[in-house]
Amino acid sequence: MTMLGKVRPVERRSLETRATDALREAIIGRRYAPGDRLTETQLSELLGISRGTVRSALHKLLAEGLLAQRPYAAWEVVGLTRQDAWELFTLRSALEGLAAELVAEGLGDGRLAAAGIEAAFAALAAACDAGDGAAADEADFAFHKAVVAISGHGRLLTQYERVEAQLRMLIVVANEAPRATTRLVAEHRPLLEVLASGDGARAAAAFRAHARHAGEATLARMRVDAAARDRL
Amino acid sequence: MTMLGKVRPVERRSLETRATDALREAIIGRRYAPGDRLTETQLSELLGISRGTVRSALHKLLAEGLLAQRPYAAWEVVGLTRQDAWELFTLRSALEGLAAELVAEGLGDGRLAAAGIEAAFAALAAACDAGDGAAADEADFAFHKAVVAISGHGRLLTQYERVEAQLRMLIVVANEAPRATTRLVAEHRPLLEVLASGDGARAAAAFRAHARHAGEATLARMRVDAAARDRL
DNA sequence: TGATTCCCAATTGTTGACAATTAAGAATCA
DNA sequence: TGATTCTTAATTGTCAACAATTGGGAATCA
Repeated sequence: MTMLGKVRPVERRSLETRATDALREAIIGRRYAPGDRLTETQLSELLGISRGTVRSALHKLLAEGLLAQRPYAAWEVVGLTRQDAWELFTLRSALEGLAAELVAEGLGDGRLAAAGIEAAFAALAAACDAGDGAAADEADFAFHKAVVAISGHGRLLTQYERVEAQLRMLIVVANEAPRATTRLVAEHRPLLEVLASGDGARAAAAFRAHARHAGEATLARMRVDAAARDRL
Repeated sequence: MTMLGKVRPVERRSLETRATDALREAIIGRRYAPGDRLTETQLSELLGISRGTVRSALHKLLAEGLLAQRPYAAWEVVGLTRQDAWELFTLRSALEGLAAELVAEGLGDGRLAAAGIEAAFAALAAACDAGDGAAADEADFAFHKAVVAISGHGRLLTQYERVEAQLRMLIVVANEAPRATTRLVAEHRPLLEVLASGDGARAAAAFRAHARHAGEATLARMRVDAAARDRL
């Protein structure tokens, strides 16, 4: 008699880990807005765990750059300025450049790597064809992350995920308009090709340029939005 | 009557912050070796603070990549493999490339930036002239960090500091031989010049190449050391 | 009335006790 | 004897109480 499939593994992650994930998801999912204040007591009641455990989770999110701490006063969701946006886009550009270089040079299991990334690109194209802006944005994130993940560089992935989490907050702050989906595909297809070319330097340059371009577009939009607000 | 200078500000950092710094310094300073096990109770007695506060500090160092955690079993100082070394050097290359690009393009207060970096280079040259290998290594770290710090990119500096901390552990693991000090200066002078040239792309390429070169040298040394150990 | 001091509620910082888990050795059983 | 199951000491995970700090409003005073 085999037991395989009869039971599921129980949830082994610590309460702290689960609390961290729940809070991160809530912040990135905009259920808390930038500037919102989080109190340890309130969260401990909400999550049904002790204050100490909540506190530990908050510290983790502080390290991830999603929260700010004012000693003895408050935890609050970070509000991202244009300087922050600039930092995030330039940093993403550098990290993705490295990832692309590594993948192009075949350090990520060669053909297998290409297959995974091609799947991500296909998902992006499908979302664009369907005209689903939200799904396309999500597939956009997924495509870039897939490249980083397949690079086989653990620390790169960790740092990239940190940047990505903050970028997700930013994109909504900037109130991104649904982009022309055809352009989204057109901008990504060359990236796929340059990865397959095996030319690391060229791949790095292409990804850096792509990220910088996307960043400048969002920054411009933020400036327009800010100007509109000032005019109110 | 002025009170200026009569009293010093009291130490305002929390116990947790001070404990974190003390532990980080002890780990980077090799007072704990890679693989060493740290227990919360022992540290709380040593530091004279409660276990909860120690625990908080340990979590911070976990996020910084200096410690590893085995749930319910142990905290231990990370042991860096050659894969880790490769990750650290490639990551440093990407981060410094971005920093150099920003500095060269004058986003770091223009002339003032150059002044600060020139001072760091002068300190490096002085240490090399004096034939002080340890001081030269320290000045080497300081030079590169100065470039990052002056780039005006907060997140870049944070991530770079995380890489640097782990690199410091690695360098000692690799048991780095005192390099020819003249070569150290010769390798850095061009970096200084390319920063002053104002050509961001060229500066980025030069710093990336420099970091990659230094990384490959250390990796080669690690392979030699490992082979020597196997032969015992 | 204007500035200063005092007080208090809210919140985070710190602590020690208790619970859960691990790992290794002793005891048990085929 | 070999594998399996208990036992137990050590260690981390979680909790609730207490201390320290902050910010703002009330009370005080010139």
